[in-house]
Amino acid sequence: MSKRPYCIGEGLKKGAWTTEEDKKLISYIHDHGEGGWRDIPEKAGLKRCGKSCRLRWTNYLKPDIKRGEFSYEEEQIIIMLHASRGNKWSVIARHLPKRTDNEVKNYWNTHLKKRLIDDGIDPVTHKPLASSNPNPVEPMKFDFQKKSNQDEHSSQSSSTTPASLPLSSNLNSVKSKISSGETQIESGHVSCKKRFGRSSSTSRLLNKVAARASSIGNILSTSIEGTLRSPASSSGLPDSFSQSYEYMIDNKEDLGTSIDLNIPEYDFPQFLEQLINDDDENENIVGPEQDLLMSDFPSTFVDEDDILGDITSWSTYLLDHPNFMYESDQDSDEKNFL
DNA sequence: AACAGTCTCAACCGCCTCGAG
DNA sequence: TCTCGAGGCGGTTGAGACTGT
Repeated sequence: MSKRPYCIGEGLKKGAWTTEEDKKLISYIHDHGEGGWRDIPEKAGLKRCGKSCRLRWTNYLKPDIKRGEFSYEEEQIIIMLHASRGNKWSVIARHLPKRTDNEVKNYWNTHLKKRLIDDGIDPVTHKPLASSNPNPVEPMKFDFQKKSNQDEHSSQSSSTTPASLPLSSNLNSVKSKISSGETQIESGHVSCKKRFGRSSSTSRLLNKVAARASSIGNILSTSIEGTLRSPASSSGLPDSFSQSYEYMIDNKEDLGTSIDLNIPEYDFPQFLEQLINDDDENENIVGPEQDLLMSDFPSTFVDEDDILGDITSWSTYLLDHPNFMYESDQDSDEKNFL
């Protein structure tokens, strides 16, 4: 073997990087490009291991890294993706242009996790905490605006307002199924233990749909009740996701400024229908007539790393099969979920 | 002003996967 | 086919900043 270890050596420096070291690393990568991290320290004149150089570059020095406060849209994306994917920081970071996995991870651990707990939501399962909410079906409120309000109105906290959004029966049935343990959420991953009496491929797809059902439940219950700002300014939000906002905004006045929306009734099927109608004008749409289960579903629609793009597809399925979560689990030996 | 407690986040640690040899 | 190192990733640490008393 000609390979040499790239992180072993005498007198390697650890700890915080100095400005001088940063300059050397930036200068070297500017001239020679990324890669070959094993050799970079020696060639750049740094007493660091290659791995340390790579981390310093990818997490801090890289020119296209966005730093500073996370926007509301970014926060919502993080929460939604965390609900469905768990601590997959690199996957989440891919949906947030110019954000690093390390930054997303830190932001989650220091800000979002605490706020979810404050609002009575388990940051691991994304379900209401049992101790704070005796009714597991009733969505808890996550107030996206609290952070900005805290400075100005520290004595006011809308999180004390009771959750006021009764979800439709369809969504409630899905959420209650999830809450009752028929789907199991482990370490933030939604893993549907309900076994469907179908072929392996369709079973996997159903479980994908189930996973998305839980995330849409979370995002809707939190987004509708929280304060949303116009999605038009958001960057990187897929169209279908933006449309869900637009629909809500079209139907609820002052959504962008109200904290407690107090929506008396929200018709989830109607929302999905609207979503589909909106999408009919676009390309690459799976219409209600298309059987998501039996077709060779294009892989682009079930890309696990692009779940936001799947909303149209699985919401269409939910509309057609509102009771899919109740389907028989007989005869299934399916073990490869998701 | 001094101290203690808390928070933040850059950096490190260690495990895993992939691919070169 | 096997070995092993590079690179990727998530978890954890700890120094410095911040806040409260």
